[in-house]
Amino acid sequence: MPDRKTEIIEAAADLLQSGSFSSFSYQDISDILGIRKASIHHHFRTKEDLGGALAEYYREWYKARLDEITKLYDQPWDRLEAYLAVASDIMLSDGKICPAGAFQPEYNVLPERVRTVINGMMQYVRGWLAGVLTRGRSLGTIEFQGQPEAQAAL
Amino acid sequence: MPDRKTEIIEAAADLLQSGSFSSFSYQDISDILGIRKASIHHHFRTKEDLGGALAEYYREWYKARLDEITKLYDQPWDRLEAYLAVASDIMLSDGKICPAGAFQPEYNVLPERVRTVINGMMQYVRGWLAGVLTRGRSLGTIEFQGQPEAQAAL
DNA sequence: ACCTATCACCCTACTAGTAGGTAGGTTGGT
DNA sequence: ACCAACCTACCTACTAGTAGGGTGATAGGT
Repeated sequence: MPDRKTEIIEAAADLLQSGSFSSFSYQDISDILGIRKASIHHHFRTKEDLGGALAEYYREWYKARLDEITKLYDQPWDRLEAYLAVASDIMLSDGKICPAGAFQPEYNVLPERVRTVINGMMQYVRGWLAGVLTRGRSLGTIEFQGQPEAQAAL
Repeated sequence: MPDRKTEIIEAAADLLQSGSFSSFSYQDISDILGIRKASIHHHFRTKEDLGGALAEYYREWYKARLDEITKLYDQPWDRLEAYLAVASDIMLSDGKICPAGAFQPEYNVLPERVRTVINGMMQYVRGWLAGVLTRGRSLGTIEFQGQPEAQAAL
């Protein structure tokens, strides 16, 4: 569904990853897509709405990547390696930043709705990592605890 | 020297670490210090000037920490551990973020002067880490290459 | 000792530009 | 007839930055 709504989200994602949530504006998006600022307000009434949708977009993206890795690789070590490969791929692609890290720095000034979605995403990722680690422990990989390790990786 | 200039820098550092460079304003600083906005412009004519001073402040802070660690510990492994302890101390202290990471997300929209200072700081830290690692290699610690490891740590 | 110039520092009051957001009208497809 | 998508035109709030004036301390020449 390449409709306007997703076009806006993807443009916003681009801007977010090369800046911060408060450093890009509706005007920037309208410049990219060639439509007026008010038209974007039609799709996302407030910037909080846009932020929420953006966060959900990232959450789904992350979920998809993790599920992909789970299907492709079986060994915990391979999965961890694939995870790190994905993460560093984003950073090196074109000077952009990890989707999760894009929100992190200004977490305190973010709308609460956006924060809860971000929290959900992070929790999912941490859960996944913890799962990989605990499964690795019952085979041949060492680590301190399951959850603190996940924090360290981020 | 607890003069106004450093007071402003420290207030700005507080705001930066709980937000981003573009999410705090001269007004925010003036609210904290109880002086007018124009008075801050007297000390730092443009926000680019403030950003530069802020970056230098962080650079000196980082240098001081690394030198401290170098004096206190001798073994490479201990130094690495101390470095990570400092980094995680900041993050857990009061929901704030690493000084280096505070600039990173909006690197692309930062004034160039600020970027060069940040680059200098990062280069210094990378150099230090690389030094620790290469010295560790000639004793009993393993790693891939000297400099890529530094990137991964950040 | 006395005036006077200079300076750092702070102020009030403003500017132009841009942010997010709104009101209301115009299209075109179903 | 309806409705989603888009538009022009506007609003208020806030941004960085400027102009210009007031204060008090520190110098230097007489």
